Amino acid sequence: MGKKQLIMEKAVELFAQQGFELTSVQQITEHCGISKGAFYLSFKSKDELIIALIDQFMSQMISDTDYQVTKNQNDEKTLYEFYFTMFKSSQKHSNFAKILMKEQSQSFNKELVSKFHHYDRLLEKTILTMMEGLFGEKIENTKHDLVYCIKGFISIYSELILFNNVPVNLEQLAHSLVEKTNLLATQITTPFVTKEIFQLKRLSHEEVTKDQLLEILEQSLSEAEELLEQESLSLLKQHLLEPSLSQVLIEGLLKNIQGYPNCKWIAYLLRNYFALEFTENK
Amino acid sequence: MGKKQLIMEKAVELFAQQGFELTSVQQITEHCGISKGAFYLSFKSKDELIIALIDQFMSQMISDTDYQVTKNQNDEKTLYEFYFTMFKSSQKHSNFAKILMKEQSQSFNKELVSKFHHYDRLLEKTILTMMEGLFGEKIENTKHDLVYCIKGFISIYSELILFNNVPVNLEQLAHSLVEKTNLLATQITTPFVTKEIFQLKRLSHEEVTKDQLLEILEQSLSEAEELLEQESLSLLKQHLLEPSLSQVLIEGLLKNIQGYPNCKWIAYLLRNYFALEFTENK
DNA sequence: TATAATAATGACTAATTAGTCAGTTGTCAA
DNA sequence: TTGACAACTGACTAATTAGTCATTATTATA
Repeated sequence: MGKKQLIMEKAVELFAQQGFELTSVQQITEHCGISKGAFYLSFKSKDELIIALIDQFMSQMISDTDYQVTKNQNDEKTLYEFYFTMFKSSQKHSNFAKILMKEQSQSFNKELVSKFHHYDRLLEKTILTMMEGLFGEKIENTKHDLVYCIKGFISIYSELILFNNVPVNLEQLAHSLVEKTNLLATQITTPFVTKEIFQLKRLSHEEVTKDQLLEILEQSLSEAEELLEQESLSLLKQHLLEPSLSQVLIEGLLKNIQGYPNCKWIAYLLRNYFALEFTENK
Repeated sequence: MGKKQLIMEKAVELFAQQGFELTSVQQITEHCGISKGAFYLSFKSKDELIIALIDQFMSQMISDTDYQVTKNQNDEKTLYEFYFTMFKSSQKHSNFAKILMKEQSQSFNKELVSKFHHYDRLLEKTILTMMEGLFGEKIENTKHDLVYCIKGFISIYSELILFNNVPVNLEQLAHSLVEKTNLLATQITTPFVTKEIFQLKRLSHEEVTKDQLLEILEQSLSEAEELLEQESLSLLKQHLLEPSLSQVLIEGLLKNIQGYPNCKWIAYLLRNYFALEFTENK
């Protein structure tokens, strides 16, 4: 076994027990029976190690699950396989899964946070595609909300089986969640997470690019029905392409459009975007 | 405002941003505009501060929620009030709620962990009582599972509103969750979390006392139908009261009973209990 | 104003940390 | 046997940490 692999395996054990911050490189090297110098031959830093761990395990977990979902042809077994594979995978890599639960929202290393969000987005995509395949048009308005319910189930039941010495029947767990998911998918009428919130959440973690904003603005513009709405959007578009208006005027334009339902989102995004620029220019 | 209160308020801000471990006492005192010594006049240690924070906020959140639930007379508004109060409370104390999400499963200070579990148990109790009041006998077999679904909802939607700059309509969120909860409560047929798992999970975090074991053992004994089952349980009870049998004999007795459905749990608990004793006596 | 009591300070200790690097060891081929 | 190269070591640095304590400042009381 390579040194790198040895370090990763031993480190996972310690991180699962004590967490990333509270585990020192010293401890890791002692646990491996190697010297401190040897560690730094394999990894440039402690951060590089945790990043490597996340990439190794997450890509495997996601691809395992995604494979199960895409190979199934949207029959009644798909949901079951999804849940079963998910929990089986987190049971197999239980130490890593523990790290994931512990560090997911706690880490403050920028690269780490973006890694987590990257894989979280992949998982959301898998779930969304699966649900679309299974229920089609019927869940058009509820599918994003359903993704959150499913994530909630996964999170709370994972915690239960990972951190409590409870003997678990994964088949039963998967069956139980399939029933719940079917119930919710076929009968929910008032979703909370809308398409807008879903996409907004995905954007709020990365820098929203000017191009993305323009795209969304164009869309709102094409849907605009009233003149005030159209002209305000048009002016905002010009200002986005080539800043020319004062902070106060922008604020007014945003107020103009934020009353229209189809402009709520772009108004919100633009306000964030310009506010950011403003403070940066100070 | 007292020094203690000042420190707590400022510390919450920093902990929410950076986490407990990554925030130094130095940083806290600078943020307060006081000296390091002054900090230690109010708190014996950094740990004492976080414990005080948890007690202050958690007791308030739990009692807010519990009050809403118990004052309502199990009408259709109860569930709505529960969810609304819950999210309102976590929005009001958003910095603390963030700390809670970040540190809950990550902390390794023993006292902290037991604090978290204490309040988690209180919340579970509130939810369980509420659901029993609302749905009564109909959810006898599913109620513990429902508690987990509800906790899952709370956890995932809290994360959404706390860590993403998404404008949120709490009324809508509460309504949406009421619908989901009603659906699940009235239609679930295959729960995963049984009464046993629920209680077992609650026990696994505290030291299981001999008295608790005896109580459960008595119950199993009273339900025992076959002779082998009865005698094995009886012998185990004697050994529990006054150890006399060897490790091997105990193992055999446990094997005798673990086949019976009503003994699965006590067998599991006893195995843990005796295994623990054994290793401790070495 | 003088005295006592309390509050607050910040330089200090001792411990721990991530990361470095001059030097040692092991392993091959010539 | 020699030399060259890579793998490895662990004492070291510089920074940071929680917590202490002799000293100083503030306030209340007589």
